[in-house]
Amino acid sequence: MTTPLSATSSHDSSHVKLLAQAQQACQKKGARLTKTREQVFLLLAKRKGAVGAYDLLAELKELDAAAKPATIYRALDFLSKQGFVHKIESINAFIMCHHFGDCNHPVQLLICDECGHVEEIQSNNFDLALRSMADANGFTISHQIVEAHGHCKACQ
Amino acid sequence: MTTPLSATSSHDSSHVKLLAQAQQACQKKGARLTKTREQVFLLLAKRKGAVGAYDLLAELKELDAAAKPATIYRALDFLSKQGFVHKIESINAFIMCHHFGDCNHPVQLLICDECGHVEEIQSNNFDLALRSMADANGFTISHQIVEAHGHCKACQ
DNA sequence: TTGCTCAGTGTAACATTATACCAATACAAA
DNA sequence: TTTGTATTGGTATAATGTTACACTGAGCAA
Repeated sequence: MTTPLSATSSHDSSHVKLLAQAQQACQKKGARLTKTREQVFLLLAKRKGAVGAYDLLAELKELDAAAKPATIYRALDFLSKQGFVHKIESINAFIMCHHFGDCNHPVQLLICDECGHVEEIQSNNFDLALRSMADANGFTISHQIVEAHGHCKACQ
Repeated sequence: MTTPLSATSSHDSSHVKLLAQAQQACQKKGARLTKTREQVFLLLAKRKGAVGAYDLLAELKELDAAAKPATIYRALDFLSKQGFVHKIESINAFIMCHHFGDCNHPVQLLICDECGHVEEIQSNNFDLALRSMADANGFTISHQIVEAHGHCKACQ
């Protein structure tokens, strides 16, 4: 919160900062962060937690009445490929990644079944353990999904 | 098939053995392995790899023309709860578990995106690593999903 | 046996999630 | 400008999963 004078936009700065990061990352890679993609990015950035594609679509429709399922899925595809967003396979939902920019990192998610909170953690050790396990089976990992369900600190 | 003279049933015995295990496990727990559940169990046991609910339904319909989506999902629910079957969240498919009976173990899956083969591995170390990571976040895990995509030994 | 209860089932409808297809458009490189 | 590629628009539909409700049938107690 760096805007002491404005009460209404008190937390917008973090979205703007995230967006700036994303724009920079796209420019580096020659990826096109188009208007729709940017809108979806911001909607996700404003969300505290995970959101389903169709809920997101409903929000997007307020900005662009013509939006259709394909619109949102295309945007989510793009944002996922850039590493800005993660898909949570076990609940068919999407969440903004707050670590993007530096790497295409593997991710571990802790999903609270009580309050819906999703915590993103990132353990290289864990990643290594999984890879070595795969190695032992002659398997090469290209993408990993690690999602733990349970109860978060606040919901014990 | 209890016909030792028939070459076509050479590998049926393993299904029968699996089924016997399942029946025993159910009896212990007072769970009812009804006809439909048993049919679905056997269909899954015969499959080498993972199968979608609707593909499975199509197979089941050959045995029971009245089968409907609810039929298959109920059976899969039951079999999952008993630990006989795992759902693969990242591809919406189901696979027979070959380690059931002893425990309600956590599972790690290696999914080949080339040939579709799914390898089930089971590492307690891995489970512990995940749990300790969750602990550090004050999170209690009730169910975990670990699915690695890539290429298997044969598809390198 | 009779009647009670409850898990399991039959059936239809519905809800959610995701993609295919093809034409139109915008953008960047030559 | 021309050409090729990426992106979008729009429609339809595929694929996956759930709910509601009435009914059946097995187990059990009186």
